[in-house]
Amino acid sequence: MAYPAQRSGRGRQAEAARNDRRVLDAAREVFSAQGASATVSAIAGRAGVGVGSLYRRYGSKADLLRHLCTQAMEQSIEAAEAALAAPDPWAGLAGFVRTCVAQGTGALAPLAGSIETTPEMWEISRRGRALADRLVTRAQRDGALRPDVTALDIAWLIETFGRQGPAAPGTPQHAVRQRLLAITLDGLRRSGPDPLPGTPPSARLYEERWARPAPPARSS
Amino acid sequence: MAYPAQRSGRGRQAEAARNDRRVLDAAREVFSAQGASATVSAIAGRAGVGVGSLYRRYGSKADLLRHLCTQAMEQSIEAAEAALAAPDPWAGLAGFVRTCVAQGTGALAPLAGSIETTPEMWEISRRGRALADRLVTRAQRDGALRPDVTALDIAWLIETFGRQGPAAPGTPQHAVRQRLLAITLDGLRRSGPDPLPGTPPSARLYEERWARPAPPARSS
DNA sequence: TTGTTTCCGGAACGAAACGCTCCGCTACCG
DNA sequence: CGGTAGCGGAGCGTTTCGTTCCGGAAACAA
Repeated sequence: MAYPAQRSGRGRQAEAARNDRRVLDAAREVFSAQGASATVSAIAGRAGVGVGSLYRRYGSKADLLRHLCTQAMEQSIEAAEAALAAPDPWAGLAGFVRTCVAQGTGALAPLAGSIETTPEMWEISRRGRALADRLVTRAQRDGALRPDVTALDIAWLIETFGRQGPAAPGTPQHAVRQRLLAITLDGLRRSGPDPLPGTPPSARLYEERWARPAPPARSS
Repeated sequence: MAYPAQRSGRGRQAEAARNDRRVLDAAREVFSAQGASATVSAIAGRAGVGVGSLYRRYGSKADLLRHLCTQAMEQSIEAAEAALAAPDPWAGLAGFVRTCVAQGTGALAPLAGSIETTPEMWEISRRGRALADRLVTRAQRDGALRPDVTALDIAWLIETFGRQGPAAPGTPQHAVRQRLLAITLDGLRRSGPDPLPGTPPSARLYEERWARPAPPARSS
């Protein structure tokens, strides 16, 4: 079925651009809901597009995944920059976390384990973590964030909550997730009766997930 | 045909019983890490067992999944009963949550969407939720748990944290998860500066995940 | 209108992976 | 020392997947 009303842009090029966006959105939804093993036709179907149109823009499924991961990391960097620009350190940090979770950033991170990661992707990831570091220290200096958490704790938290895939604002799933997130954010504000158990996660441990969980691939 | 009555000892029957346990453990690890699409041979490999031995005990992959889901729910019921027996309501509830997360209960719940659920499974699930209800009200009456959360909030939380699969105690992953969980549990103890947003999740919404996400198939 | 170009949707294809069966073999039992 | 319960894993038939390719619809030019 074609699109009933072509409101913005005329001609085929406009439609192509629109389809491009649709594909990226659909891929994000489907991949983060079903994991990297989601099928190409499922994505095309969700986008309301034929598989041919998908392959005209991305040479392969892995290529699409790479675009997606990169885009997700860039979005989270934008969110971090916006958070740093906010006057109130706590509001900035909390907004950052909420945005990342809503976008499904965390659901996409594990997908990186199933594709060849380019050095460029590592660089973007590193930049993102540096920004998160600044966000965290700023909030702690302000006394709004409990002092025994680290930026990696926060990153892990975002991944934990985002793992259920993105949920569009307005859906019941989104509401529930924001509710649970609110509980956790309350837990972040000041120390509880006991200090946090264990030691903060190491950067090594965090990065390992990208290199490891590939084994469902071929042996070759 | 009943289970081998003799669980420990020497001889083939003992080995059979041991293998049975290994298979169940391996299946839990692999399914909750890779989802319902994990392959049978991956499970057998993880258990250190041939696929033949696996099929001698479970007629099919779906059969194994059903056993696994049922067992997980029963374990979480046991945990809830132990929690109710604890003298301190808060310690009981917190222990219950920690146990469920560590066991990976939450990672198994979504798998139920990919198999035919028997009425018996619904019944067990209902019993579990009733127990969780009592746990929550007891802790709230004691003033240890913020009054604006419901048992379904807690159930959803367990699923959110457990979704990364079970992590054996002692592993770094387990430590990190318990750390993040500690933050959230602090957030549960008393109300934050703002009340929780939205409305509590409805039982309907919670149960829907069991009926819906099965069709990675086409159409409709 | 008619002819040309552009790009879409999805049927079709070869390859790969899967669930499951089957069988030769080992290790225990009497 | 023959009998046998139970094992691991190769192999079978089927399904599914990523990718290609083409008939035709929509947009443009004349």
